[in-house]
Amino acid sequence: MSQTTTAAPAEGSGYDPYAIQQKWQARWAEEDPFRAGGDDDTRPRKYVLGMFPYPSGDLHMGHAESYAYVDIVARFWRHRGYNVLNPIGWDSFGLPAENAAIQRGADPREWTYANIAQHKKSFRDYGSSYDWSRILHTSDPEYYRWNQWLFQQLLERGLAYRKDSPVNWCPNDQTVLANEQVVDGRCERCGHEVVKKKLTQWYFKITEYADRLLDDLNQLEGFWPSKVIRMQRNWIGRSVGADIDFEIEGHPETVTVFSTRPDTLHGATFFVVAPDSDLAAELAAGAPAEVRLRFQDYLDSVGRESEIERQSTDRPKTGVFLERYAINPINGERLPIWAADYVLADYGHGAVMAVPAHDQRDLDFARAFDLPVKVVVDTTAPITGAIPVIGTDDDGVPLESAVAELEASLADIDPAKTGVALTGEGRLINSGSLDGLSKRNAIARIIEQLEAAGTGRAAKSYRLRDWLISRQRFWGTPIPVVHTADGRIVPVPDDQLPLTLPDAHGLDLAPKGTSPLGAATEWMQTTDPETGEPALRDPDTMDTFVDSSWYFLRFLSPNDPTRPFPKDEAARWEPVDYYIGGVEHAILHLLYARFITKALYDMGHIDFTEPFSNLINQGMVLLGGAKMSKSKGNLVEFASSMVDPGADAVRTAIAFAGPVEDDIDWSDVSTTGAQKFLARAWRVAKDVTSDPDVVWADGDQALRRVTHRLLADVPGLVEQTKFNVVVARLMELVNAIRKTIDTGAGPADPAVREAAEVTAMILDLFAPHTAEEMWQILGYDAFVGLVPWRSADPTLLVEETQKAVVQIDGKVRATIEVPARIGAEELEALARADERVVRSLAGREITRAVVRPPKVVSFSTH
RNA sequence: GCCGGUGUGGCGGAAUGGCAGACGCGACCGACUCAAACUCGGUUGCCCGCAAGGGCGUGUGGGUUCGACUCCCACCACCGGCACCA
Repeated sequence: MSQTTTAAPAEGSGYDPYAIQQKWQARWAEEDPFRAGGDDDTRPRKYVLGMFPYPSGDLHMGHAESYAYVDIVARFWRHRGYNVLNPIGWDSFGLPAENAAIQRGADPREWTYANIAQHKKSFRDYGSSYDWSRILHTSDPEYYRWNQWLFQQLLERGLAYRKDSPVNWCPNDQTVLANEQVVDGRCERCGHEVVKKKLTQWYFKITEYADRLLDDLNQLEGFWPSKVIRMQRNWIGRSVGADIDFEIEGHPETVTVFSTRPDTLHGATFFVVAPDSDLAAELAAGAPAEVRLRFQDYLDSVGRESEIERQSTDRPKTGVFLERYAINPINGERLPIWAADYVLADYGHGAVMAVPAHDQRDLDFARAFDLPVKVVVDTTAPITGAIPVIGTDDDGVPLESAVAELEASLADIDPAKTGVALTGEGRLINSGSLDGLSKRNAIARIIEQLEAAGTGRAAKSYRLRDWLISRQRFWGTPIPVVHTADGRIVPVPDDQLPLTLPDAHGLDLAPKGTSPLGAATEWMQTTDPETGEPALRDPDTMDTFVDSSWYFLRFLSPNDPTRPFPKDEAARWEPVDYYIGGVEHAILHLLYARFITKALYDMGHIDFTEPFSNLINQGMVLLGGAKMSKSKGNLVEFASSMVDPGADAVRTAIAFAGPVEDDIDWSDVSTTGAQKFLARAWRVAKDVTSDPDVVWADGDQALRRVTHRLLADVPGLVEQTKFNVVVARLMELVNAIRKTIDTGAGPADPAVREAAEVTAMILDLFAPHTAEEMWQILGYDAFVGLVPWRSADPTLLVEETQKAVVQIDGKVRATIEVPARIGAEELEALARADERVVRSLAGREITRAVVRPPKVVSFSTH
């Protein structure tokens, strides 16, 4: 087929993986046996999906690992009698194609589709059992036309909107980044430091789904890796507390702040606004000229800081006093208002009430600027015992005396002196009617009080931000709206979709801060669909995570030009039963796909709310302990890895290397060991001398037991993704067959044939070419990949005798062969009589015997 | 700082509370060979012992149990997520 599939035959063994691969790949290509069944197929269904690849350069060993697992799962369910959908596609929009195009002066299309062609060949060479009739590429207009449909669906429901706000900006890629694409203050893509920039951009309102995205994670418990669930919970970051309204002197509207500790409201001593918020600008505008200048200076210096500088811990607190005052709604106290960058414009309401005694950040600021600290929670007070009920003192001590008693110790931990805020549990003090209450009760009480006064209410806040989807780049889905001369934004009518990208030739794709599409004059010029007046297109393109947020639906009808996906088919196939890919997508992609699924559900397009029933995350493939990367020069390419050992050996070696979720070091992976095993398995099939019509039951019982034990155990092991154990067990079976042929019942024994056939069937999960070859050698027609699972004979799973262990004082002193159905008394008698037991006891008396037939007898002598 | 995970031979790793180290890699010994490769057979946790056998052993220290890699507590080391998120 090609040079890259050349596999060196293990010399002398006669096993020639290269010839076998060529032969079976040709037959698969010709007969397409892994196409998913249609409506007439009555088998139950399983949708098995690997996260689709991004076509940057060649595939590497991370892909080899991921798609080996995908194929194991897909092949397994076919053997189990399911109609399996296992499609493949390409996430083919995005920056690397554009950057490669800039470097080479080529069209991103050419680079992208050339890489895809290479990927397809690699997957064919790998023997992956895809339904090749359902290929999709997100950069095809036939695909992104439905991205545009999705955008308009969201726009119609107010879930897509434009806003002017500080965004993450990568100065290197010259484009904005979603919050999720900023890692440690750096661009996820290129590693350049990210800065904040104020821009008008398109957003998807994922925050409207924050509660459901968080709460529905409970349904996934046990089906998704707990690590991913935890990461998503962290990312959404729900905080519960209260919104509190503050009057501002000389300011018409009240300003709301969010706090998780409304119980400490009496301890607020100042008020802080984010310097880059609109509120800060408004307040500064109403301040004396000198304050305005200081504020402007401060704002400029904040703007110059990179995200890395801003996020560094132990950074001294900075800020400016705005000479304005907020009024504490609970006690009327005047709180000086400061602008400080430790308060973030885009979290909560961009303003906080500062309670330095009970918040470390507020305390650090108060100490830096010499602001008062007022303790309102006595963290030395006992809060043990029953949870105190509001308004009572549960240990019966009069409150005043209790407080007086503790004053001495409280003085020792005065935050103003120690610099350590009192954030723990305690009893309220200096807080009027809240005094004596526990933190929890005080929170409940103050929310009641604020609600009664109309100055506050219970509230939640999230770390999650809305999803910024505009990108100032060429190689993405054009945003299907028109900007009219009078400033309206009109969606491109459905019958004018797809709005396709213009030809890249003649366009300057180099990053310059604005979208290259803006310079495509002809393309930009359009008319207002409503009035016919001249208008402009939107020059930005969509984040490629939009493309991947729903592609699992498009696989149901990738070639249908009339709709994004058929609802009835979605009901039959979705949600995806097994979704397999790297943990690097634990937040971004999976969160976005979950969000879009819920949005589509709300719109009535689908009838499920979670896209992926089971998630399997494989670990990374390392080399010499380091992450593989092109820049480090330690990248093992997928295609070249198959050259010597052959595809089957690579797949088997990966499956055997260790647990799916653990990292694999490629230097620990033995493809030659795997190849030796495959050659052994193949030779065993060659050695079988009986005909297919032999009666298995007449065969060697010991070998049959091994075979049927394996048939019984493998399904559970595969469902627990213990693929390495399945390979090990299969090796044991091959070893047992070898032994039976060479030194036991011989090659004509029916059990040898039976075991060889089972080996071929199970080996299909890992080494499909070799398995097909074995199946043919054993006298059957193709394809072993479609053979129904042989069920285990239960009578062969029950052993007649068993080894029982005899422990004396916790140490194993003897093992005795006993009937499997032995009774306790009989077993104990046998154990007591055993000469090794007698010798070990050396006359000591047995004081206690625990007997667990048929496995264990445990004697104690003291 | 908050949340979580992991720790088993020279290496990758097995093990519903019941013989720790399955299976493999590597290493060593042997058969085949003029020789090697391939293949096949054997040995391989550490220590003492010619052997029979014995002692020790799953990061450390405690605990529960007839019995703990497995359950509980504390600690150590490494890894991951979040982090000026009010």
